[in-house]
Amino acid sequence: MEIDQDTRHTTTFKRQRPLVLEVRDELERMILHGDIAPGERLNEYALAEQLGVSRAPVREAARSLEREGLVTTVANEGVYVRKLSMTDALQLYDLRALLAGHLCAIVAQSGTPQIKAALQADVDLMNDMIAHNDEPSYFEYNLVFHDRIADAAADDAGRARDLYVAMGKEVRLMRRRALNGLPSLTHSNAEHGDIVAAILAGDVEGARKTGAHHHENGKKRLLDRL
Amino acid sequence: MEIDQDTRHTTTFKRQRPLVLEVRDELERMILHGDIAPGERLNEYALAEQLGVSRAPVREAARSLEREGLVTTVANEGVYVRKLSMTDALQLYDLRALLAGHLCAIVAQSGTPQIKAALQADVDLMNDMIAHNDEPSYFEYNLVFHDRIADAAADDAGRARDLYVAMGKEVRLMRRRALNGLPSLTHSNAEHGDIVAAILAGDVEGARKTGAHHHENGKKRLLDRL
DNA sequence: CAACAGAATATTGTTGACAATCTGTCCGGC
DNA sequence: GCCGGACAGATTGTCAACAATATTCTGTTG
Repeated sequence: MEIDQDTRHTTTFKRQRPLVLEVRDELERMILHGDIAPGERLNEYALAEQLGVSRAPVREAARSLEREGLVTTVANEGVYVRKLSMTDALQLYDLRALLAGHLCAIVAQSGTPQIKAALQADVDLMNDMIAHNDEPSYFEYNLVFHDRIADAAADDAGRARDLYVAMGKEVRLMRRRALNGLPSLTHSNAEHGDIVAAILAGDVEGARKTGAHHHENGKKRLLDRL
Repeated sequence: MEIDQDTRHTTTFKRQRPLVLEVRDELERMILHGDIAPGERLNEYALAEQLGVSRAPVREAARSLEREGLVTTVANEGVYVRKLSMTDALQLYDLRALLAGHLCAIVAQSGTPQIKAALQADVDLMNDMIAHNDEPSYFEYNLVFHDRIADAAADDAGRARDLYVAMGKEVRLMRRRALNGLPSLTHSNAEHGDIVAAILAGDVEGARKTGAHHHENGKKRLLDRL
């Protein structure tokens, strides 16, 4: 098969991996990358031909994407890239903030010293990046930081972590349209520091609160644009 | 088509409804009813023949069920009815409690007077049922009560509501194995009263706390059985 | 008798074709 | 000129057959 000449993954074959997974990943990439705009319909036949497979894997992949909230299906009509309404987006931020708080609380309660040290190191490193005005690195490392928290909580809240990650993708459906104002890096990392401080102190409710609050900033920036 | 002679639904046909939805509902019923035990594999061919359809709708329905967490898929091997480990179940209870608290908080914040009155009436009615030792009615109406809260919050947290409901189904995967000890009806409804009191008072955090706490009882009863 | 190799079987993965349904357009009547 | 129905094209829904993979059984060998 040939997923896409330009962007094919490193592991081109390896039949072990079912086609549907390849297709799923590729569709997800196309959606998140904006190749298929929100509200647009996914034409099974066209996609199947484009990807060089039959329609069945495409259909299955689409159903799989529905699980992540990236598409919605209408009977006898097709599947559409999910178009987040403003209310949907706001609710999504709320829910994601809730989950983030949950994850932070769990890490505060049962995180290993190794994890805690790593989190502190992350914050320090990001402070350095800010000092050097290295915005790109900061944004990239910001993801590492939040992933580390999520992964650290995975043992005690794997499902919550999965939801948190999936909703992160959903949020990206929104990003292009109303390009969010950039947060103040200093302020952002100060909040990271608050979260880590609470986690290090084993302050469960404090970690929940700061973790949730940090994620509510995206919502605030969205609201400011109305 | 003929889903199942004994249990077919009222609307036997009506081609508007895609076959996959019928199959999905039937599979869900079979799983929740215990016709297919947790850990058991869903044989596409056998199910297709049993339901009188081809394998394609069965496959799609199975993938759809994966979204709700009722089954898990293994490549080249098949889909299995999800078998909740003890840790999975405990995590599920935690997460569901978190969501329940969220929903209660939202109702406390923006519930209409009509909703609030209905909730109070529900609690009073359940008290009557307890007074008459009518356990079956209580358990049934208990669901109505919680659904009412979830639905009341749907406008402001539709996604959270959907997750809450879906996780309710997942919990049922567990019920048969370690049949939970029954809660004290009086104690249970007292907690309902606490939730409603907080909601009526517009006490957002109180509603969150009591709502979450009420849902943590299931987890406690599960832990007591270890 | 245990362990391994290989065949036989069962089951999922994938495909292309056909049926059902929806969407948009064109034509005729009012 | 506008509305409604019928027709045509496009698209999804379903199916049965074929291919690839996993599992089970069996016979042989050490």
